[in-house]
Amino acid sequence: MIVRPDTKTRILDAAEKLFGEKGFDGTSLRDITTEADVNLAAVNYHFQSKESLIEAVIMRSAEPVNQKRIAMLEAAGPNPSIEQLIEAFIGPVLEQNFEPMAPLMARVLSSPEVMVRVFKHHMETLSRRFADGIGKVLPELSQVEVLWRLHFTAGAMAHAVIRGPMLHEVFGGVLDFKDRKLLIERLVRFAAAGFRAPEGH
Amino acid sequence: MIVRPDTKTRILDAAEKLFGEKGFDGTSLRDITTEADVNLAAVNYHFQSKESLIEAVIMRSAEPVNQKRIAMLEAAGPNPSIEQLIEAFIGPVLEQNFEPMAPLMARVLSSPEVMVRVFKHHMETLSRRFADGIGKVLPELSQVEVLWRLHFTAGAMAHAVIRGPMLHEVFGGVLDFKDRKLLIERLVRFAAAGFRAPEGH
DNA sequence: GTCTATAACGGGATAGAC
DNA sequence: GTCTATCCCGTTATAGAC
Repeated sequence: MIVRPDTKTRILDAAEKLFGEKGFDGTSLRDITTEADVNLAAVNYHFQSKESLIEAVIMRSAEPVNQKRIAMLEAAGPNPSIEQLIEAFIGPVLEQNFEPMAPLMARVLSSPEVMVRVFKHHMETLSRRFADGIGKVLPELSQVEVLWRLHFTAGAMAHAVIRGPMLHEVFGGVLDFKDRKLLIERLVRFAAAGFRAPEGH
Repeated sequence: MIVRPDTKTRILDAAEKLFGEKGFDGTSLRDITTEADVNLAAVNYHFQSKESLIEAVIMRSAEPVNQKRIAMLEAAGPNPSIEQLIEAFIGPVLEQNFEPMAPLMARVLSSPEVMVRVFKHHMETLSRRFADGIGKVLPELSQVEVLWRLHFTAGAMAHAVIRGPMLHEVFGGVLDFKDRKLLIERLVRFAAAGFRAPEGH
């Protein structure tokens, strides 16, 4: 028998559904609390604001993706190629069906304070682990350079995720972000070459 | 003698000032209309919403930067290096003092519809011109590949602009985004190597 | 501590008169 | 093009039920 989830979870579920369907601005807290069958004030009790609510929705959905990134990193073994490491870093993200979530992610990540929070919570360990792995493969690079290049890669990935639909539309289908395997291949190739570039003076 | 600018310009000026000082959420339309000495409804008459207002502010401030990008592209002459082209593409953006504007830009760019509009207006020609230039230097790459790599580069650049302050904070000053010359150098080196990578099958 | 009910306030948006 | 009046929504506060 199906148990009714608790209030907090019901709010999260309703928010995820409605934000995905009608967007952030298109969804009122009153919509969410009606759908979740809870009181309006419950949102502000469990989460502090509408902004924090969507942050929580994103955080929840990011968990399994990041677990997969770590799993792929470990599966690459002790002597991975730079391509394997980059694919572990970007593959699980780009494989997702991110179309409904992309605008929401973009919105959440647009607040610097939120970003710091998300980053601290989810990505600090992640980027350090990947930076370590890459540092071992490319020992001639300084740690700082590895970190910067990893973030260049993350930026290119985020751009593809968030702006993919837009690029597809603007360039009349020439840039097909829907073929994820090909997109991952392109980005891996680009970033791997970038990582292998010699460090300047 | 100084002429008083028209209503639309006064709103834009006031918005630019106040958004920069107090942020987007921290600035009410009533603040702006008071500062600009216009009626509240004038904002919605000239612009359609608060969101579109900041879009207009960003658009106005982006103009000179994009002119400089084109100027540098042309100054590189008929036989530029790939490094020169990339520097023309990213340099003028990264040289800016973007700290106060970064959160605002991030917010504007987080809406897909707005992004399409901004892109159509400002960046479509720009990215086609740069793609053409790069295509001539690297004729073995397909047009699609050049476009993707250009957007990977744009993503890395945007990431550095928007998340720079955050990375600086999270990594305890290790990633210094304030040394713009060095940052530009790093990104040029990374992207140039990425562009030179052979295209897969 | 968890949640509901309700009221009130500030701010973005809009319709319609001028 | 300008201005008033009004509406809706996010948010906060409060009181109280369980």
